[in-house]
Amino acid sequence: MSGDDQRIVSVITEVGALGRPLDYAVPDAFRGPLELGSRVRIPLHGRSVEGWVVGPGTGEAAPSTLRMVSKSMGFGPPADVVDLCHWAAWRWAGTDARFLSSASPGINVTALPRCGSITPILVPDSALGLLGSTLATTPHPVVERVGPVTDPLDLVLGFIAGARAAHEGSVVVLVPGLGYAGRLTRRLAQRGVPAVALADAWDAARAGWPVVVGTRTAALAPVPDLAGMLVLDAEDDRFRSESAPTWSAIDLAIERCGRSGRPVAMVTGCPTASLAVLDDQRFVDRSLEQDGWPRVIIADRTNADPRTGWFSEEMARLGAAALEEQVDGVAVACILNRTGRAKLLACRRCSELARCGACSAAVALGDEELVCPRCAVTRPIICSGCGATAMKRLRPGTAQLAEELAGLLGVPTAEVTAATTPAALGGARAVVGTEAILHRIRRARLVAFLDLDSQLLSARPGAELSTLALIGRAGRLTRGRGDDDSGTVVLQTRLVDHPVVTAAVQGDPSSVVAADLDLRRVLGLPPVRSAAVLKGPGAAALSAAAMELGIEQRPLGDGRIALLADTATLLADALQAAGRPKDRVIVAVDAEIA
DNA sequence: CGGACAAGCTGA
DNA sequence: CAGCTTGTCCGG
Repeated sequence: MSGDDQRIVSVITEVGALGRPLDYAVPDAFRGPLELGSRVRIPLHGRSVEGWVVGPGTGEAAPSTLRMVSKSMGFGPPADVVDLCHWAAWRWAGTDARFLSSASPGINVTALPRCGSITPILVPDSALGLLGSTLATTPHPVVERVGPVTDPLDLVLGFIAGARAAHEGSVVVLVPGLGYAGRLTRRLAQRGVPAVALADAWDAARAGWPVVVGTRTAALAPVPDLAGMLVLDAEDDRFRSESAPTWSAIDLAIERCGRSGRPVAMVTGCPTASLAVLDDQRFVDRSLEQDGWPRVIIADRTNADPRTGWFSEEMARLGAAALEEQVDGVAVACILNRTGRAKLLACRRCSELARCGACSAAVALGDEELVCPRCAVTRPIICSGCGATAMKRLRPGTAQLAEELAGLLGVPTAEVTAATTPAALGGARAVVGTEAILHRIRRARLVAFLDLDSQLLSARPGAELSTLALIGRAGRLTRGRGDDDSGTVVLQTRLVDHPVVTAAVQGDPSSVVAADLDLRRVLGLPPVRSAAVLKGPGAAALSAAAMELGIEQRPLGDGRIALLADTATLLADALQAAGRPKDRVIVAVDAEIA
């Protein structure tokens, strides 16, 4: 023991429930980095746990009880990210430890590599390149619409060049999936831009690599000096953590860049409501956007008898053409969503779909009336098209779908599920499955939504908008090798004039986005108001405590309770002040109230 | 969170 | 009353 002159540090432990930092002494023989964010192993209550140095000791510990840091676990997040983690813990009612853990490497990093030499990056001389550099010099968060099929590489290069011209630091690019991160990293390298993918290059990012590409957690990328952040496919729900704390990488990126005064831009083919409230999308180039939407063909099913099968004549014709145009691999992909399927009602006489007069969702058949599951408005059982009073249920018969398609096209056909591996597809030329297809298959000449209506008319708020985003994403599969060589997206629907169908055909999501936001405004739903969903045995206790602090509550089904406030700040402050009840409770901030 | 310890329950 | 389960406390 060295006596009074030994260093004392304040350490946040991985034990989240502890909720406060503890003081530890640093042994003289300590080897390893010792700065804000450094990872250490410490004794706690007879255990050995991981922790992060978050500052000098507070002096609260009596010297007699003070314990020693047992060893170094190497580098941790830089100081500003430690602060950001503290903010995130407040914003999403989580613990600092959870976020610090996400911001830390999977293995101990004891030495940092030297960054590669950096040649100046030029803005590509294209509309997208210039747009990217404009985004990089916009001083506040900006949401930019480009078509969902548009290749964003030039935009990314323009952003990197623009951001680094203003400030020589690291540019962080967020993408939804690991595969995308890997592909983008390779393509940037081919263009002479030194980029690393965060998942396996934490040390390079910590050393200040010029460009870091990563998924959700890259919002916490350990770059010591940030030049700007760019989010691609910002509408993707993978940017939000689905388990508590339900943090959003986009909100985190905005907060981080706001703190350091760096540019942050979200690029999307089809903005979500929360992206739409952020910004007025001032740079939208309509012709650029329109070119980035797939070719969409409507197969009108208004007068189709559901018993004659799932495929329109149009589908059969287009499917055959697609098989000729693309001679290898999967050429035809058919999407039929089984999960969350709405039960559709249609008029027996004129086949008009029964929909809510107030919000246009598909209505359900009540005892004596039609009931809207979304806004609870009821109306008598009368067809709004012809006045008839008899309704039929449209029953999807899905069992024989793959066989039906195989018979129709005369080629090997497979069913794709979430568990399907590329190898399991064998020599299939056509596939059927849920929207998981869009993540499993890389290329298909034709993508068909067999039953768009059940998706469009779902009672879930945001159903229309997410369906439109899905159509755009489907278009990516149809993009060929050349720009002119584009395949087709087919929409089988009875709602040929539906705003989503029109938006997809015209390549303009504006009106659908506006309608979604309007509905949320009327219903007082996020992002117009801020919400948290509580569940678990302690939900009632926490809700009661929050109500004392002026937070509105709304009981949901099966013991869940929604808390509502006008702003995220009010909600986060109240949740923090209310503390955690004795019983277990899961808090999902910003979750959809469905 | 999870170890320590106390209080409660059970069966011979 | 040993041996086990369940509950509550607390960490520097």
